Amino acid sequence: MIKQHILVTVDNVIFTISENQVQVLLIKRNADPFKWTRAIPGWFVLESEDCEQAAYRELQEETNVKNVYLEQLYTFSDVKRDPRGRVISIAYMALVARENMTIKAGSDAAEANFFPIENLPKLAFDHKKILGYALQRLRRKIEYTNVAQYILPKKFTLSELQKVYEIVLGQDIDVRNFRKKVDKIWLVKATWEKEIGVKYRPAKLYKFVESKLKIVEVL
Amino acid sequence: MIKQHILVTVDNVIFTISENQVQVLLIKRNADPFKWTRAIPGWFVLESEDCEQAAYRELQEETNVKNVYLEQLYTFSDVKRDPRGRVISIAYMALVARENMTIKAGSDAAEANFFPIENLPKLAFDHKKILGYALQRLRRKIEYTNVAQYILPKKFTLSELQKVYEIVLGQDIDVRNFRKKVDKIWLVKATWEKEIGVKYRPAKLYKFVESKLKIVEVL
DNA sequence: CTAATAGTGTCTCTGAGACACTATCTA
DNA sequence: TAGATAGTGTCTCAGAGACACTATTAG
Repeated sequence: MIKQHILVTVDNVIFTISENQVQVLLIKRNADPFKWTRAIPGWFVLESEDCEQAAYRELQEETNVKNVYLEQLYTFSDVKRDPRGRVISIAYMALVARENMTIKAGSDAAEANFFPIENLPKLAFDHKKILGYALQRLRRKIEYTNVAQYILPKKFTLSELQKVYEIVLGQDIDVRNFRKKVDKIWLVKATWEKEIGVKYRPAKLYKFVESKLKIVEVL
Repeated sequence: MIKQHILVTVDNVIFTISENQVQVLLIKRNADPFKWTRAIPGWFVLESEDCEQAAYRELQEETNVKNVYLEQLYTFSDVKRDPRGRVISIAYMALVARENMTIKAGSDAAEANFFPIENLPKLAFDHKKILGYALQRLRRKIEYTNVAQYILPKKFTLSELQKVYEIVLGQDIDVRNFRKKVDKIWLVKATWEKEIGVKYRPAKLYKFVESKLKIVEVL
């Protein structure tokens, strides 16, 4: 065998939508390097777990989350990406409904908060690059799959579904064309319930019929 | 810092087309584990290089190749994927024109050969899984980008271009529809040359105008 | 002139996108 | 009844796919 000293981490780009914006979870680091700087949550992979397990474990450390979508993004391995030495990072992207999640600060963090992607603080390491990559993946993926369901609550209105697309893609979509597509392609079903507590005409609530990730032409 | 003993390798799935088949380069391992078993070429990442550099270096070790397309595929990290211990592998996919390449056996290999993907030998480690993943990526990518150019010689006939699609996708394509698409979307230009040495009507030779990878609707 | 591949145009159907009004609820 | 959002149908245009014959070359 060979002598090699490379450390392996995972980093989780955790997206959600709230306040009509795509938001990403960032921690404030409580240790050097980049002490007090914001960063994507991540940690070293244990020898007894694969990277995906590590990503889930890390996810549980920062959030209390159920029903999350997790996907491996890319492996970042620039020689100088970490001042402590040679560290590569396998980046994951997670999508969660805001309501399915509470935040706590993990062991490496002074605090953890969501930030709208339009207004990000300075980030540690190469995390800006990782985040850019994740956002690009999210935008592509939402166009040809039904991942959007992971960002929505179990029951949702079609307006909410549409809003997710408009927010992620950053452009308005015609209501009628959108609904035509949803009718044809998505596995959604109207429930008999309606929105409550709104001060206008309440919308029908829908639910997803299948929760599997499907490759579909959405827009 | 943390104590962690994980080794990091890169593995290259090198595709080409010859004899009307998609072929992949496999080595015969000359050392344990899996001695004499076929495997995707790969090696440990050096501490002084990032993974992409490692993949290129490895590529040069097995082949003499110019003008290759290389793309990171996925990182495989099953705890038990390597009997020697904890080893993760960042897999890359390479596409090369057969004419741009000669094969040599690298230091870890008794021999190196191309195998048609329809007829593969038993593979070491989790390389079957990696190969399956690569093939899937190739099929998707060829549909919405112009990567096909990397598999073709500098000058090629439209029939050859079409053949690449038919072989990779495993289905026939209508000649006229294919050419309409190529006209509209691709950056190809007819040269004034024609095929020589064929015993039938020689086809015009075309070349790619731009060599950048573009996202295009191809089929 | 035969064998073999190159090369070309039209029609149909489906899906994407533009577009505006009525319905229903709350307060 | 005013304010606010939900919800619905049609037309046009572009692109996808089905389809068959003529052109050119070597031998």
